Amino acid sequence: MGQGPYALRFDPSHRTVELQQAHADLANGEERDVAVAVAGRVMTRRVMGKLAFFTLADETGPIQLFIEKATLSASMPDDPEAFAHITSLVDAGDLIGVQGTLRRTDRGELSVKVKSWQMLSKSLQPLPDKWHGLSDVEKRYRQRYLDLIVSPDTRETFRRRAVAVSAIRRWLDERGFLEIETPVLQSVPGGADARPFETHHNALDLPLTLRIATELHLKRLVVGGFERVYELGRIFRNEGISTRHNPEFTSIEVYQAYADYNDMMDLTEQLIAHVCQQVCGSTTIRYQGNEIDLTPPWRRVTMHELVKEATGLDFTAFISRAEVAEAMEAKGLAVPALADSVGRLLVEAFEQTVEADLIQPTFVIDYPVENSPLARAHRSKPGLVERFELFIVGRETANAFSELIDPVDQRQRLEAQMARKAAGDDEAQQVDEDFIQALEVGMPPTGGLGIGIDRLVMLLTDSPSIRDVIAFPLLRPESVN
RNA sequence: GGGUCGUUAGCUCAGCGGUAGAGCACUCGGCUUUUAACCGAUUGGUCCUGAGUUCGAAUCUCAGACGACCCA
Repeated sequence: MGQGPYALRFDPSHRTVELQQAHADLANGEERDVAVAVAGRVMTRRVMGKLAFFTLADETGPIQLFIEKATLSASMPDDPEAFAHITSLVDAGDLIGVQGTLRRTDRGELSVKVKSWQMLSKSLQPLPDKWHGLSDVEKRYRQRYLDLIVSPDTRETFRRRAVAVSAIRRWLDERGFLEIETPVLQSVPGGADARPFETHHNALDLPLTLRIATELHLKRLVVGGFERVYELGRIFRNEGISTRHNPEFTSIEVYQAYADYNDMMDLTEQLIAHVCQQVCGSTTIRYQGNEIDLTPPWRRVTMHELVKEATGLDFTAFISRAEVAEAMEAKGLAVPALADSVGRLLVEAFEQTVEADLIQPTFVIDYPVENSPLARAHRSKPGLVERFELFIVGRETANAFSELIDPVDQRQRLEAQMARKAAGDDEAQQVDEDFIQALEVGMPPTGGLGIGIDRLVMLLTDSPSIRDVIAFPLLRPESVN
């Protein structure tokens, strides 16, 4: 053949889906004398004497190769054994390129009638079972490349993820938002209740952590005069792994000056409905058997109302933690020691009785101040803050505030967090002096929003686990032996 | 952290105390309309690891590793 098994390049004239669409009118048994060149991976081979059928798949899908010994001998005079070579040297899994014309077989399969072929890259590993595919879930994650080769659904999931991320950025860019990148390496992790990954900078001999949120830096940018900013990027939290959690995940945070959390609810439902329309072609989708209607507007309801609906307990009537604890225990609810106030127990009651049942998109609004150290005090409800979380299919999907811009209040809130940290809550936040100083310079009233991109993509791709939407999820390394 | 299930050929799996199996893939032979091609032949194993019970363990017991799911 005179060529190695790893070619330098190839010029495809078409992607397979283009041929399938452009020649849908070709009748069974008919040929069309157009020169085409396609490249891809050999998925199946059926060799019968002097005729062979291969299935070749490129990124867009499969097309059949119609390979006749007589045709190849005539069109590749330099290689009289061309047919023997393609049928004996090419295995399923190999990447090849072919040139030829089109023919629809008697059985109706559009095929490239092969006139010449080149090996582009030899596969030394066998493909997974062509009928069962990769059903070993662990192998799907560890060897995602194999999963992508054999599972069209997996390819579609990551295609949709790319479309979703692109649509989000475009939607925001068109509305005057700027994406500005903020540090991943931070000396004071802030903006969320979470444990960070710790690392170290050698030259400065400086302990650093990976960011657990982008919030405090984006707010500094708002102080600096950028009125609409966002960042879509990777966040790291040193926490457990589950179908809803991966230690590194993707979020977007959006800040809009002169707006409040009501504006952010409008923005959230418009943005997500738009992305859903772009990715799924509709704002009504199915997720794990449930029909989800993302058509705005979405239900907006206070946490107090939801807990009252679910438990009959009216938390606005409670004064002491002791009476709440007694009432919750009477309802069979757990009362954790760390939940040391009426407000924290409200959140506990919400998580235990309401959260999982919020299937349709629901803005849960007006949270207790104790759990929300970065949100502004509610304009009319003492003890609460102007915050919402968006729940879809029982999962927290977004979180937003009217941002706290009063530096004195902010310092007190973060100091209260530090006290909790000292008391053993290792997810409590800490005071970031530089951030406080930025607030002292004066931050405009601002609405802020965070959306979990992975959970949103799970919804848009009907994926049950976050690992299905992260190309390479964190797994324990395979045993050292 | 707790519970349930799983780990056997490259892939998908069966076998559940008595010689390690099937289909696909690979290799070889045959075949000009197949598409899970077909027909024939060959090849392929640390039955996750370790200990125990037993005349005998892939199979039973215990411990561990890894994974999936559920719960906290």
